[in-house]
Amino acid sequence: MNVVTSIPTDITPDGTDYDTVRHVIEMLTEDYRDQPSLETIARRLRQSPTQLQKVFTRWAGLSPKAFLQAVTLDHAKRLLRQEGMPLLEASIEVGLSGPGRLHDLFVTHEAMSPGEWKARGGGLTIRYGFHPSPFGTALVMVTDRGLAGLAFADAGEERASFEDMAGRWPNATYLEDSAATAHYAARIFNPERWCAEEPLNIVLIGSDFQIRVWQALLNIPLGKATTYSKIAGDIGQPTASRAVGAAVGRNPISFVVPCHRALGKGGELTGYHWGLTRKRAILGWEAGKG
DNA sequence: ATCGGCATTTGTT
DNA sequence: AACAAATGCCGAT
Repeated sequence: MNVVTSIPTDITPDGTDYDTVRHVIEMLTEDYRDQPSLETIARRLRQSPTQLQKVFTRWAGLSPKAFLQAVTLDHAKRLLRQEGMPLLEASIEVGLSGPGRLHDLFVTHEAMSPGEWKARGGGLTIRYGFHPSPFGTALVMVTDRGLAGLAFADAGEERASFEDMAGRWPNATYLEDSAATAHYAARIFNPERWCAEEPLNIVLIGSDFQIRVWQALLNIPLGKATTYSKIAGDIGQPTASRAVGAAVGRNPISFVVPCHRALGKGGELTGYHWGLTRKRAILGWEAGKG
């Protein structure tokens, strides 16, 4: 399997900014006890505070101060507090495909059970490509029906990321084709290109349970969050919160299916398949878009 | 730190 | 194919 190693860096300036942001988040959460000041952090990164300031505002649309505030537990709790409508309408049936106002990046989704996938999947081709994103390198996977996978990788981890994704659909044929995936990446990570007129087509491939959970995630608007237990309740299995967590963790189209907006009941960021730091980064970034 | 709960996966017969 | 065991972005004690 050929995994490209050269990733273009000139599509979006955010691509390189993320590296800085990631380090800041890591420092902040690792030494949260002694609350390192912005100056301390800047010094440790061998950058001037002004430079850091610039990177943040460019990356998040948020001052460092506002950004820092956005990745705290407090903020997470605030996201949870806003009571929303149920995440899943009772009328939505498993496997039903349809349009909808899902996410703020509008998407239409099509669900495919493993059975359908198998029937069709043996001969199906998945085209993939690596692209810079505000959250590190993104691995985009598409079928002729639409976006099927979105993963992340820190520098040097592209291969592992690819294996992780490819392992989910072992029977597919994989073709490196970043020309085919580039416009997906460009659109997904640019809020200015999110519009209802041309929703993004995505293909959800998973068990009934997983698809119900992922549909619930799609209904969480930008700037809000929910909990695993609430999702469990909304899909009619109030005691299955842990199973919900597992399903959320298997979400193949991260970011687009906003699994980062699922938090623990107390607002903790419990976990993220592509790393907790990234979950914080995405939530912080979104705080600047709301 | 532990344990109940539950979908899925992985390892055994 | 059936079953047991392990695992995971939970949640409560």
